[in-house]
Amino acid sequence: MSKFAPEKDGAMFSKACEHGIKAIVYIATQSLEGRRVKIGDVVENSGSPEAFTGKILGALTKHNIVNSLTGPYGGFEIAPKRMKEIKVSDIVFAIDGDSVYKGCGLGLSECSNTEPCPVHSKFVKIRNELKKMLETTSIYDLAVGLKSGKTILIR
Amino acid sequence: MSKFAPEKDGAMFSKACEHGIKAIVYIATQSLEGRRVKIGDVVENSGSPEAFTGKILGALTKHNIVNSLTGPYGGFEIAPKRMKEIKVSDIVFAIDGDSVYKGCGLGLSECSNTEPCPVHSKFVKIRNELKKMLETTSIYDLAVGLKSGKTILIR
DNA sequence: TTATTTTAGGACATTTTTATCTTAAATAAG
DNA sequence: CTTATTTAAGATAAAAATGTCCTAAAATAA
Ligand code: FES
Ligand code: FES
Repeated sequence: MSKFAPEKDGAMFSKACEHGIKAIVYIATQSLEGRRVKIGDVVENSGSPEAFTGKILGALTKHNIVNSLTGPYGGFEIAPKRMKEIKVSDIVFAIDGDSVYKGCGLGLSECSNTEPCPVHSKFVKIRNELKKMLETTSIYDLAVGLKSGKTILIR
Repeated sequence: MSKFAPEKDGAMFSKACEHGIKAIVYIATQSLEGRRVKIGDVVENSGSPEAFTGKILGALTKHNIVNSLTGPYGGFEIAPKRMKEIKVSDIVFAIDGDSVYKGCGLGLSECSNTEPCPVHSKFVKIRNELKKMLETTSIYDLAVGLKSGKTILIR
């Protein structure tokens, strides 16, 4: 029927963001065991496309979320000491920017308390809870769940 | 810097959904005063593109969310009696489908409690609150706010 | 009936996002 | 220094979402 609802849209994050989070979480599990990983290893375990993931990891490297080394024995790693400091919000911000936290639910040029759109009051509550959730969830938290087998990255 | 974060993405709903909600809310305010409105009037007051909005209203008409009549004195209207029954979730479902409620936060093929992705437990809480919010907010609620001047559709 | 108005809907165009390909740069080992 | 390996990054391609255009169909009134 309707050309809309192509069973694809409506995702909370962009694909780039999804690939980025999965890659970082996998790299973190390996760094916890002292293993530096190559991009091929990353995408094999995250199910994301290799070249695209490379681009995303490049951005995350610039944002100092992950560390990279070129050449033989190179790859990606995250210092275990930093894992509890790095939050999911840092990844989302580096890739999708702050629109997740600041954007208007109906797409108005800006979200305002004094001149709100019809969904503002209820929308802001959800958005703030999402923000708090992302800011209080660390890479370490997610990596531990994956390493223990409680969670998965591919289905 | 990063080619990502083009200051655009990260929106909770698709543009089609945003246009649809704004159009419906405006039509509702007019129907409350017994006025049937033409598409030109709708987009003048919602700030959305006309042809695209026409497509979206076509889908919403099929889903029985709004009523349309062709010909002179035609246009769109919503029976005031139904406004409290029609929820924002109905509009979102008609346009974006159920991925908002069912989709995995990291894009896995399906969201599962028994085999969850790393963000599942925290993500599901937010998603359920969003769902509840959309299911408990009626078109009538939004229309009243707009009619009284407490909220706006264009900025 | 005929002319006019307005939505319906298919075809087409544009923009954005996602993804790939190719070459350059960096690093380490021999 | 040379070679092999790996990330960096620009150019390009494909796919999806957004948006426009044009004709058909429906309804109304004269
Ligand atoms: S103004 Fe629309 S969500 Fe705040
Ligand atoms: S499995 Fe990913 S959100 Fe439920």
